[in-house]
Amino acid sequence: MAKSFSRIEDDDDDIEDETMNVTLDLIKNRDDIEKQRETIWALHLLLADGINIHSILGQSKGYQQTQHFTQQFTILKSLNNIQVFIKEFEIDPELDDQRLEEFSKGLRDYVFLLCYFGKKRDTSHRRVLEAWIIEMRLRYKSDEALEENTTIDSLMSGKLIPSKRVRTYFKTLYNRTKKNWQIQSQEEMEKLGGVDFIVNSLQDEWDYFISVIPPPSLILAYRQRALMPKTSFDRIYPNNKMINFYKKIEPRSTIQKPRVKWTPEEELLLMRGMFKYDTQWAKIYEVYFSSTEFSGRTPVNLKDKARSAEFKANYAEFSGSHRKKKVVESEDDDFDLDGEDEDDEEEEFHSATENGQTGKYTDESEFDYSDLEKVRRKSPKKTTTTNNNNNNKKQSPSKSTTKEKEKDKQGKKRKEQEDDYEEEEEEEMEEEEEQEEEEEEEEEQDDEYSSDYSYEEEEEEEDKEKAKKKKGVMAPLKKKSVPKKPVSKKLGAKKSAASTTNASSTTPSSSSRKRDEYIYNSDSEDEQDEPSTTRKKPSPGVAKKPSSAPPPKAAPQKAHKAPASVKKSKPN
DNA sequence: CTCTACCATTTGCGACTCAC
DNA sequence: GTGAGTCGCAAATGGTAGAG
Repeated sequence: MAKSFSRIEDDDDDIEDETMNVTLDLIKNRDDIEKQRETIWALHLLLADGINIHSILGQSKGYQQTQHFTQQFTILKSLNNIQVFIKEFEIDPELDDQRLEEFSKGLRDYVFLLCYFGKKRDTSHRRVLEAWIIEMRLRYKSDEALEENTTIDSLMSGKLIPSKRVRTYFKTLYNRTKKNWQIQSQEEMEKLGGVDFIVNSLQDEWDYFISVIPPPSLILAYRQRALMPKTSFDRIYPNNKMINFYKKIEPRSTIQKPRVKWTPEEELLLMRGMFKYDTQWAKIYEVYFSSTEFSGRTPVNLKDKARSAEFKANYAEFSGSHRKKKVVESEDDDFDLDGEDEDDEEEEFHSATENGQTGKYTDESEFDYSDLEKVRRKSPKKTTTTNNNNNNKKQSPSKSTTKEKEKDKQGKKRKEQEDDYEEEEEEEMEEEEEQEEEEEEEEEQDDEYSSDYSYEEEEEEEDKEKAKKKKGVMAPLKKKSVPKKPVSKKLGAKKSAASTTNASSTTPSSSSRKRDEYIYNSDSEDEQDEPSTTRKKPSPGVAKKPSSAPPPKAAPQKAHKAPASVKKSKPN
């Protein structure tokens, strides 16, 4: 995804500079670059005419659509520099294009840099990489025009760990890109200034990067919302007049359809559907809601309803532990550093559903209204208006829980709930086991690999006995007795965690808010030392070396990072 | 003000095509 | 066969606004 400038001819030469259009197009392949460079020259002419860059860019749709404001900044800066250069040295672009070319290198590099990315999917990942590339260039190319602390780090100081999948994909993208770069001549490579860092960067550096770079969601947030205090933006770009970093929030364009409350019947069906099809909303819809009776609902509605944390959590807790586990998984995702065992866990989850129902029901049809009531009762009702005759909508405790996380209360509630369901003896058993699991799990966390389970499970008992006979010391074997209740248990164990997690981050809005908070808090917490060093130290240390030589920066950062990554990869 | 149904946008993933 | 680039669809996520 590269940008270039092309001039859109106006009818006459009566080109009122102020209304000139400049578009930013995507470069789809390498061949286009030359063509785009030509357009850059055309742009030079405009610049030489003293055209108002701000007014040009301000009207450029492509420019406005440029996803990341650092890109905008880069473009703007390049243009500015060129214009100043032209002006200062009284260059005639048509006669002295050698010098001009030299000076506009930055702009072309920028164009060049981005040309290797496809334009369709996975834009956010690409965006992350782009941001990183730009940062690297800024950092290692010693650009005096920038404030000392003008780095991606300083702009997006949040530290949030992308999910494993994102990272994996991201790494793939990176490698692919790197490969492409390597194909280029050394000359070209040098032109890129700073990119050599990417090409030559060490694994550790890469690991550091992917662990610190803000995930797509954060970047998205920056783009969509003014999460970053405006003041800091102003501080960084004090003279900015044009870059509108804050997206204007447009009012909803469509008329909202009338709100339809969920009836108990619908909730019950949804519950059944979730039991049977989990989060396959389309399937659930097809099976349970496609009849005319519920024609008002859509798969998206089902999903939204199910997203209601209480519904999900309670359902999960009530029907089977594995559900809950999934909920937890997704929530932890962002903060899960290692992510190494994610897949395994997923497998566990699936096998749990497939093999033996870990829940209390083996058939979704076993749900009935009483169950629904139970599910509802599970969530503490907020003393609400008494008019809730038919739908005692589980008033979400989100408020109180989110804010205060009253664990005590929850504990009480749990007890009450347990009382309620004492009839079902199994549950108690399960819970006991779960507790055991919880304890054991902590010990085990390192080596919880589902792959082992199947074997161990079968042989375990025998081994145990043998082991005991031979060496009671065999600690490892003892531990293995834990995985005994492998799949379902483990999942179950997470149940409790899930309930707390869910309770605390229930309402979508609140959860998102929380997330944001976390992002910024994290910066101030553990990130503080890191970035602070990173920002203040490295960039100076590095920036001071105009050389494009691979960064010394990695060292300090690595120091921080290494332990973390090591910690995570340890399990092997 | 809170809850939550509804809306908008992004992300994940499998399927497909095409070039090598 | 393999890898890259696309695309379609469904799920996930972030956000808005009506109702009480």
